[in-house]
Order: sequence, then structure tokens, then C-alpha cells
Amino acid sequence: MKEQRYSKQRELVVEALKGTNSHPDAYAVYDAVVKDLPNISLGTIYRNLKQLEESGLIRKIVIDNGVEHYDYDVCPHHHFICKKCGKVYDVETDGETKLLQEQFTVEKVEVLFYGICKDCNKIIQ
Amino acid sequence: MKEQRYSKQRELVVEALKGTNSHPDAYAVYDAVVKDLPNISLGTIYRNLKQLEESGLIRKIVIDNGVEHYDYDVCPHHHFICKKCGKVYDVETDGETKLLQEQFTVEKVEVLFYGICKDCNKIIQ
DNA sequence: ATTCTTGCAAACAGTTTGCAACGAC
DNA sequence: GTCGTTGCAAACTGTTTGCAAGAAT
Repeated sequence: MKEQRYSKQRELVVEALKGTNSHPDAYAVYDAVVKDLPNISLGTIYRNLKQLEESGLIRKIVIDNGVEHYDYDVCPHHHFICKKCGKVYDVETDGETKLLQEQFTVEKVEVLFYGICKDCNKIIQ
Repeated sequence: MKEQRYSKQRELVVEALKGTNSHPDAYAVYDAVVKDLPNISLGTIYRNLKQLEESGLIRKIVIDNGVEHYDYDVCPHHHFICKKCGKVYDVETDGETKLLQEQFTVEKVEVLFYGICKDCNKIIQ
């Protein structure tokens, strides 16, 4: 990957994520950052979120409606999405079933594994 | 929900999903159906997929890139997505860890619970 | 000096929608 | 006859990209 230089914009994007557990989408990050940097553009937010995710500094969560949300917490944990208000909650990985049923009414679970499949593992490249 | 009438178009959408385990997206369904019904439009595919999912007859899977894929199998099971080729595989719910590691190289797991949160459960409506 | 990053605007992809005609019941 | 469904095209939303100017190293 190419060299990564400092920018105030990227710093503020990270700060915006660090300062919340609301799992904002790109526009919500923009809303937060634009207060300190009125000229920042949405494109810059998208570019930085993408770059930060690719370097593993933040985590991307794509929900049901296709919208990307972001999480500063990259430690393994699950998410709960409310079908009514759309809020994204963190769910501990351990003892999740017990905990979940106390706090939420679970209607649907979506488990996605990402990686390399057998077919692709065969191909040396 | 409103009354649901028969249409050849919807029948063929269901048939297209029934006949594959490749978890097609809307365009792939269109590609399959258009062979039998050359005048069908993409909008009709989208409308039917949405309607079928809402009535619980098919299952929607939104992957990493925000694209919606569809599955005729609505029984609880997980999915594995190859980061290289993008194929979506079914993964059994039982003994998944063992099975997974034999067949795939798992890099990332995304677990999403959908339902109603505590805040929203309070509101009577 | 090099090259990464930005703001802007245009482009893009996937999905949804308004409308008049058509079809199921 | 009613009203759900269709094909078409335009609209929409979230995201990406080309470009010239600006900033970091």
C-alpha cells in the first residue's frame, strides 16, 4: 500500500468515530466533522473511511439496506440492529444469547463469513 | 398486506431462485428470467424480489458491497462469501466451525442480529 | 520536488417510483 | 369493474472518481 500522509481531515474522521458508539454512516461522520472543518467535502469523508478500513484501523458494517456504517472498535464483537429505529448496538461475543434476549427482541440473525473459498485457494497468484 | 395476484413474472422469479443455489442478485435473476420472458423489465424483478422477501417466501442477503442477493432457502443457515470470486456459499448452522475450516479460509465474520431494541419495545403503537 | 490529499462536481451502480396500459379475479 | 401488476423511463441514494489546486514529507 502507498505511503500515508497526515491530514487534519483524516484525523477528524478518526476522532469522530472514536468519540461515539453510535456506528455512524458516512454522512453522520461528515455532519460531525464539518463542525470543525466547514469546507470538508463528503468525498473526503468517503475516501478516508475507505482507507482507514482497508488499513484495519476501523471496521465497516454494511446493514440490511446496503448502507455502510463504521465502528472504531475493531475487536471482535457482534451487532444488533433495531428494525424500528435503525440504531446499531454492540453485542458482546461471549454469552451473547443470554445477554441478547434480556435486551432485545431478536427476529433475524445474519451471519456472514468472509474469506477465500476452496476454488480460489487452488489458484496460485 | 394487500391481496396478491398471480403473475407469470413473479412465478418465473421464484422458479429462477428455486433452480439454483448461487444466491443471485437482482440482475442475475433478471438474466435468468428474461430468457423465458424477453419483455420483462428490471423494475419488475426488483418489485417481485422485494414482495417475496417481505412475505417471507425468499431470503435477502446483503453483502459487504451493499448488493442484495437472494436465497430460496429460508431455513436458518449461514453464508460464506469469497473475497476473491465473490461467490456466496451456504454454511450449515451446526458444527459450523469444523466444517468451515475444512472448506474455507475464514478471514472475517460478520454477525448481525435484527429485531426490536429496548427503547422501541417501550413505545406502544 | 514528489506524490498524497483535498474540494468540487460529475459519474456511477443498484434500487425505487410515477404513470398509463394491461391482466387477474 | 376493481385494483394488483407490468414495462418503461426517470428519479433517487449512497458511493466513487477525474481533475486541478493545495499540503505533507
